[in-house]
Amino acid sequence: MSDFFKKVYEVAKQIPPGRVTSYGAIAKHLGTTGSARMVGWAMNACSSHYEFVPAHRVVNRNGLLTGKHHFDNPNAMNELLENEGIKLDGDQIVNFKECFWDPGKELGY
DNA sequence: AAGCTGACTATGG
DNA sequence: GCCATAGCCAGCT
Repeated sequence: MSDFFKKVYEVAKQIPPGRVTSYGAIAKHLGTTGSARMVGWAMNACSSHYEFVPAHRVVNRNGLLTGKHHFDNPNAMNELLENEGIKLDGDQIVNFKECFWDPGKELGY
């Protein structure tokens, strides 16, 4: 397990319920700005992590659930988010701006 | 071993 | 405001 993956999970697990963040925000927090894809890749490999990782709280910068198809059930992501009080319009987070949780701002740089 | 792919983002036309 | 391009870098074929 590389430190990068470990850090990604570290941050992801700190996302409060009912809040979401973006891949880029996490990447920036880790100091690997521009490598947002790697954050996504880490999420793809989150199943190999020994603990649960709330990958459903990580979306792209538009608040679009682009990663839903990587779950066992594509609807799982929507249901989990709505269950946490996040309003969705299809795969789009309606109140994305209000739900957004910035790791850099919340955890400090 | 070399090339392709991808849960992304920023920028320019 | 939408489409095309270009960086990003680990894993898979």
